[in-house]
Amino acid sequence: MTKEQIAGVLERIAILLELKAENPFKIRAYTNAARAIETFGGNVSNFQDEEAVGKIPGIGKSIALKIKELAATGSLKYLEELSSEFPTGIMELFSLPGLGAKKIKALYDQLGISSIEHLQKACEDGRVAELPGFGQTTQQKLCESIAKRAAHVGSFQFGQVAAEAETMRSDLAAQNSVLQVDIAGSYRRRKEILHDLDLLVATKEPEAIMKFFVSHRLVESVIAQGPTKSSLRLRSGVQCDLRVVSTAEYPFALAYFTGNKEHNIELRSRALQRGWTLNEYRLAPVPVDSKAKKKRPIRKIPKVRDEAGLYRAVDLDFIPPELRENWGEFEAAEKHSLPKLIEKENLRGTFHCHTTASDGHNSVEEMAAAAQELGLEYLGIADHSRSSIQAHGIDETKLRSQIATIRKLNKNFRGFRLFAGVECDILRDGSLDFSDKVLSQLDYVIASVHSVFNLSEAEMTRRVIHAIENPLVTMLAHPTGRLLLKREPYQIEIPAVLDAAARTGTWIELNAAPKRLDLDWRWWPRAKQKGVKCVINPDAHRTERLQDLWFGIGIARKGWLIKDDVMNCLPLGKIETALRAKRER
DNA sequence: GCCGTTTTCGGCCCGACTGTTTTCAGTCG
Repeated sequence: MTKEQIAGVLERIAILLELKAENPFKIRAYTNAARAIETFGGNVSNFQDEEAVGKIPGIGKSIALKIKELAATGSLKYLEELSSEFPTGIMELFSLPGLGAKKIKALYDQLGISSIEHLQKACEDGRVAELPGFGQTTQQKLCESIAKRAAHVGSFQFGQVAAEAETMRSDLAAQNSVLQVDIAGSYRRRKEILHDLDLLVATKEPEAIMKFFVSHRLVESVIAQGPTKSSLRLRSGVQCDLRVVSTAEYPFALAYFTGNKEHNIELRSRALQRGWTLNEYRLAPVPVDSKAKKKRPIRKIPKVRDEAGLYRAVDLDFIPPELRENWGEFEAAEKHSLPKLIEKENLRGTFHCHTTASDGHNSVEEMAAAAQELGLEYLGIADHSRSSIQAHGIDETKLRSQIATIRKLNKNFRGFRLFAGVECDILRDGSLDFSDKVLSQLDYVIASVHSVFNLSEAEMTRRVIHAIENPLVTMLAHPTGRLLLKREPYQIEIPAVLDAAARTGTWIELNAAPKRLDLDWRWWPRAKQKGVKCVINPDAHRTERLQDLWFGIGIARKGWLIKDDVMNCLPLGKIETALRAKRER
């Protein structure tokens, strides 16, 4: 049983306990435990080892026992008992905005509603509005959100909403009364999937700003509007919230709305340890009439002018937003060992892009010009190999002619160079789509899987490792093949692939296309630890998409990477040496 | 149910907005 499955079970228990109106702290204990299991980075080889599991922070005796039962038998009696108290369909009701456990329980207890279909019928009959705590408006809103459910699934790739987000930010920034503005939330943390946008503004004229916000041209509908907080739906379907605060409150609000939730909880408890209470507006002394009977030692509250000041107040180095996942950043910030994260300006070139020779939209010359315009010193051209029929993969003859073109173009560049490469398919058995004789004429080779995704984990792992054991393979592209929100990653054992990459010196791609962002940021700390090098590639099929590199930088930062971890931060001279060295290993 | 440099009992992050209320519960982030 995988840790994801175990976490899933714990989350399900939390939801069921919520439906039973159990002690909220007990519910949170299960939610916390689910997260603890999911993000635990250490070694738990055996979830039946009750003692080891119990040592994970957030997991105590009782939950450790349940995990043991799960790992041993594949099922859990406690969950089965809980589940039997409610019909299975009831879970989908949680996906409707405005419905939480209490209301769902009321609908179930009093009207027997246990699915969205039931609920729709009851709304249409007017039975929902008659329940205590419900009313005409609620019933109407439920009807609407059921109707809109399909259109607004509520999850977006970062790249799908980035343009709208930046437009909202710059249009707000252009307002005279706006003193500061940021896009906070998971956008600022550079998560690969977003559920909403959280804008934050400091101003002395909140009404005017709110008015401007809700009437912006990108607004589809207004969900809620108040003096300091409003929510709306943008044209793309993403929900966008704006909070308005004063300049003095801004650093607290910025930290608060950047999150994530677990990071905030930790930050607040650090404040509590110092005798302060932290909210989105300020640090304040814990009130004397607080329920806490025993006195905490109270330190003088320092002045906080920016986020760094807030972190300083609780004895931490400034934690970059991308790292705020409560994923080890507090320990590092305390020990002054946070990494100096990679920045966009550190990139000197990139390798994975396509041209009209296969399925790209621009010529080699156009791609080279666009790369130079971005300030890059080198660009690798890697069109698809012959087996990628769907991508008009090129054959040996076409490849040779492209190599000749690139060599010729290179004679005319100053301070810039093209590298001749190929994105070579890894065939079902792990062999490559071109012979070593052909591959050896190139400057570098990208290997990737584009077909037969449905192998078992063991077969897929063996297939990919076999490919990267070829010394001519420089790097492995999009290692899991996932398409965010569209296609699941294929089954592959990433730790084994990372071990093979470390052994063979193969670089692992961080594919910067917003639909991929593969390898996922959660793996990079482990890759780095094993000594595996990263290469950030846009997988660009047209000139404009070279700028997707920016999305890749966000993910690299989330993965704790610094410039020395990323091969294409090397300047031209050094990258040439590195490419040659890889083949000679 | 978890946790402890304040503790093995008694805490557990905190506030805005909405709708249904007439002072507040529920939801959300």
